[in-house]
Amino acid sequence: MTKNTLIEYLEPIHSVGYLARINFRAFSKALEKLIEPHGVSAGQWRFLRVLWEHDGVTQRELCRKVGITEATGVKGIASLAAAGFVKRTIDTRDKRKIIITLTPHARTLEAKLIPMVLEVNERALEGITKKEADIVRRVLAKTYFNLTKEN
Amino acid sequence: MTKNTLIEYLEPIHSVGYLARINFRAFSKALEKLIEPHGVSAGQWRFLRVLWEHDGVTQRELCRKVGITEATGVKGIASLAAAGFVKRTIDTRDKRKIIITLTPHARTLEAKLIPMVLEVNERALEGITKKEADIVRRVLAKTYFNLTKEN
DNA sequence: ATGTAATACTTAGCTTACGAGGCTTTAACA
DNA sequence: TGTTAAAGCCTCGTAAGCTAAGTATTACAT
Repeated sequence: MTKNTLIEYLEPIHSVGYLARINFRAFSKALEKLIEPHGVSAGQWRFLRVLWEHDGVTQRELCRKVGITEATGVKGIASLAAAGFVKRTIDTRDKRKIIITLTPHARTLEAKLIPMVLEVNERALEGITKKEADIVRRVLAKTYFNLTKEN
Repeated sequence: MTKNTLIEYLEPIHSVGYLARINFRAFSKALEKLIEPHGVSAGQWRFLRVLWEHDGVTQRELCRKVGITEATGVKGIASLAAAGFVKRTIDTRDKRKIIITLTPHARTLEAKLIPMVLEVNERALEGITKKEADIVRRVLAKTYFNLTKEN
């Protein structure tokens, strides 16, 4: 099998969109290997990460912060609930809303799992300066904003 | 509904992995809108783009260049064949291999569709200098390489 | 106060992706 | 030569994502 080389990924065909796609999979897979022993999938991780910072948000707000549609969120949150990571409660003041709350068990996972994503990020950013990494984050925030605004 | 802001995407929770994920979707969706009228889906586009540069490669090599596994490639290439974009031919010298060749129609699409991806890229990179864009591509090539090497 | 619009979640059906494992063909080598 | 290993593609089951359309609740204008 032909080996992938770093040089190859600098060819013009590898646009930012393409690189975003293959990096998303690479990050997911790398993280998955570390967190799966704790019974957490990459999909679940994305929700947990938001909830550790913003526990008790509505389903819609959670989806927005995770960066997915509400339709996708339904399945993901159901899987979190089935795994015992969250509780879904209907808001008493507005019965349309569903409030997502972490279970004690899910809260204890934070201390274990956060170091893992830090490790993946460190490995990914090896050989890259802080300045460059900041540019990448700022540019990717801008490209996303540019592509999603006003439509 | 709360509006997303550019500032929001600069928060620490938005790691390169997260930004890669949401950008991948944003690029896909933006491109899809432009190419769908020509009967090409974003999934098919990814194969076509490689084939326009490397027509007549094996299925395995095509998958590698597209950045997906062979299992995923089987379905994607089947969909391309069903849509009349490619022809699959068993290699006469090595009957394990399947050679993927563009149909004349798919070849004519190149001139129409390439400007569309350029347009999406231009829109995405609005307000970003060439120098910054180069850094982003180089860093993302490196992070992918770092995450996928030696395993 | 009532009909309409907006909000919040859900369902159904499709796409793209993966891993594990299976089948056939070719290559390697004892 | 005959056995084993490797290469190349396929199937199956599952995950995660989307759009479009549906239900229930709340807000609002008249």
